[in-house]
Amino acid sequence: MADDHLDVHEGAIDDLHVTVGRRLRVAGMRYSRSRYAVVEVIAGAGRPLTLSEILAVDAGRRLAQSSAYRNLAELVDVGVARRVDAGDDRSRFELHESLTGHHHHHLVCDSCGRVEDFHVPDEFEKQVAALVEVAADGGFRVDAHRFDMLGRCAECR
Amino acid sequence: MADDHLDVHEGAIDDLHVTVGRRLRVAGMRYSRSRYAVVEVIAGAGRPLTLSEILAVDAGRRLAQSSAYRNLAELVDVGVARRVDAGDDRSRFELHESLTGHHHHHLVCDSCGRVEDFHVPDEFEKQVAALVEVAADGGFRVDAHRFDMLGRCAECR
DNA sequence: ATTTATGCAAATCGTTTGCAAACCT
DNA sequence: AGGTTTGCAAACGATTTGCATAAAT
Repeated sequence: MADDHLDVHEGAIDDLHVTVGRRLRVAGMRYSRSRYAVVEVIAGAGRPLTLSEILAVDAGRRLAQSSAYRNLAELVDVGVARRVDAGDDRSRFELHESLTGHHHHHLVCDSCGRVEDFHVPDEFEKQVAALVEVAADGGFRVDAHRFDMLGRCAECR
Repeated sequence: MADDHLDVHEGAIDDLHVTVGRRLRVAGMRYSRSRYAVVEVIAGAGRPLTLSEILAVDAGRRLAQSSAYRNLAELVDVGVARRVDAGDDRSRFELHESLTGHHHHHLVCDSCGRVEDFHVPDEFEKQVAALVEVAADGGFRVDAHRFDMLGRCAECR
């Protein structure tokens, strides 16, 4: 259990931070207050958040925008966060799947831009696996995939 | 055959331009030289191109960058082009599916950023249709979907 | 002649970066 | 102390926009 990437699924939020701390330390970085706050926010969101949403939630803490950007980039680098990009100009961030234990996709509202998580059945992922093979035969090595459904969320009618 | 959106599949490039001209006219716009050139370029590419790639191909014509951006935006509006966004900062553009007659997805190289078209079997799309239903049950109206496989293209090893 | 499209340069806007001060260990 | 992180402001880079000129009908 000294290794990471797999020992988180059974744990609660505490374990999350332990794991995050470990991943940062392995990369020679500290688990600073700001980083902790950022992780706390994206972990509690349940959907990808934009930078401003993250700052808003974290309002009291008064984290500088540039620091938030930097923290997020670092967290992405060490595999704690993931950058999600919907069709608009700003990036959104979510907790990395290795920390949530759930592979998922997204529903993107073209009207308000909101992005919701969407879980798909294994059957679907099996098909994807088959397509990964096809791509490989064509010389393309697939490392990840992304499936989004775009439209109108319930709030936007 | 007076209507559009369906009368193109059997046609060649000439028909393409006829259809594009019609769609623009319906929107009260002219099929100018620049617009024609842009359509010609994205139609001949076979994969989504960035603005600079489009300008490069069209080098001789010396089309202003801002005009190209404007043309592309207009073409997207009238349903002639589609904006594709890979993970990086710049947008790519491709001919709208209603003009190619082929629904497809993309292979995105994380290394060079190149985006290739990728056709998936009907079976896959059937699964997607099922997921669209699921989303609908949840109050989300799906208008489109996007499926990308990310990794390394043949050239980048 | 009238309307629409283009080019150029300036303006936007999200995101990144340089650097000195603040923090940790 | 020695190295890392933060905040602030300036820098960036893709995309957009204002406006006077050119093109099309």
